[in-house]
Amino acid sequence: MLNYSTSEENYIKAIFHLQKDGTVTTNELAAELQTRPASITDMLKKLSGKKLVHYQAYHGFTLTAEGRKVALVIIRRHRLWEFFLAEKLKFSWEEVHEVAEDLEHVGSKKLIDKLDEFLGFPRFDPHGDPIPDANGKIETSKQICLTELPPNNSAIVCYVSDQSNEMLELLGHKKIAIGTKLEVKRKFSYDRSMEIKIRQKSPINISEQLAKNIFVKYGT
Amino acid sequence: MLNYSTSEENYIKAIFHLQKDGTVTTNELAAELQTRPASITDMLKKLSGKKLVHYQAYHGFTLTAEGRKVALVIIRRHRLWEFFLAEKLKFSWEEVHEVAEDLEHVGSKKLIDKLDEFLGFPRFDPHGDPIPDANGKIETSKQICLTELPPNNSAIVCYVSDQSNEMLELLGHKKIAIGTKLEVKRKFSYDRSMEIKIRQKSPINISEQLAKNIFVKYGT
DNA sequence: AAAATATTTTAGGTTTGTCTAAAAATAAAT
DNA sequence: ATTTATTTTTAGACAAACCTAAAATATTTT
Repeated sequence: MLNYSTSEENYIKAIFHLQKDGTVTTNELAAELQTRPASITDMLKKLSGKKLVHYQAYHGFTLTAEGRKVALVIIRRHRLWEFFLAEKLKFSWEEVHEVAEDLEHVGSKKLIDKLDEFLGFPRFDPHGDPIPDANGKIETSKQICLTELPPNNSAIVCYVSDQSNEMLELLGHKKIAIGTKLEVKRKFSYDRSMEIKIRQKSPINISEQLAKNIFVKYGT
Repeated sequence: MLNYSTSEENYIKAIFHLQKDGTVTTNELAAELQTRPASITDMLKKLSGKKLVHYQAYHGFTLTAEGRKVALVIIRRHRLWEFFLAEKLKFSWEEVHEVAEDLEHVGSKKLIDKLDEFLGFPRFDPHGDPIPDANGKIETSKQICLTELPPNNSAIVCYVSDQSNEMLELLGHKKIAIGTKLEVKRKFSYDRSMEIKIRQKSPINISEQLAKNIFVKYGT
């Protein structure tokens, strides 16, 4: 059960992280994995054959239920190792990620479950990201207003309180929708407007009035 | 520094373990690594090119000084993880080896040195094998008489007390020399003779008188 | 010392995961 | 609605690490 190559695991994990807003495109994934679009297509066909992704040529892809389960196992491994490195081996927060990238591909389930127990079943890794439990259950952090999100934190849009046509038109123009992942870059005290970044796009400005009506959840 | 593939690392480690008595042959290594002789030749050429092994076609191979250094790093990683698994995660002795086989290929030096520190700089793994320190120094266990070696334990011949021609003739016939790795299979209480196994060869019988004059060290 | 046997190497092929360059499909701009 | 630009896929190659089958070399037996 659950026997995938390091490459396959990295693809699955990357799709999981990117698919927060809708389907993932070939170029997006290529950028994320530092590889070429042609390689993405190759691997996607393979993962599609294994029923881990829904894939329709030219139209992007998303994980299947099975693919999501696999992704959560890998994320569990990654975050437990990060916790271990920071908590037990006294690595700094910035250092843990890189080493965990390697450790996460060691597949023994028993190893991970025993590590989890040894660490006292932690629920968040050193970056504050939730750690899935042995059944793949993951803590969903509660939603907060976008105005409360501190700079340099990223979150996912989960609710919009004002659903007037004018509001939706503005959101559409700014390409913000339920599921969009964004990051606050700066806040301007003068008018309480903020600059946010969506994906690889260049930063855009949001008025306080708009931000007040957008609700987000922490998450990757 | 020190960036070898998992395969290369496994070859280096296996050669290190086998070369305890003289040069290693293609077939021996193929048996050890559960692979085909042709694959051994392929990889040996590669390792030879990287100056990790001395290799002369048709005449076996041994590690270079550099190769030995690499081997000790890998063995250090392996045994520290074994110690961690047994001591901290409460794995049983029989279980640790398999998981450590995977963990040993995670290359971060900092990870291993911090793990070493976290574990309190242990000097032996759960099987009693010595753990090389950060400089590659490895504890050599003290020598004992072959008669004191318990059944199913393996050791390496390190000294022969009686060096008469008759003794050496007998040792030559039985293919026992300094550096030979052997394992005690059975001990017969009737005449205190013992059955020992050398490498993949079929077991041979040793009289008490002979065993009394052979000294060995625990080791792999 | 020649023949028989065992070991090792070479030659050529496969799979995995990557690449480049060209073709096909989609999206954007006129 | 064409043309232009972008994105995605196909086609064909390559390196790593393995394989089988055949040839070359060593070793053992007669």
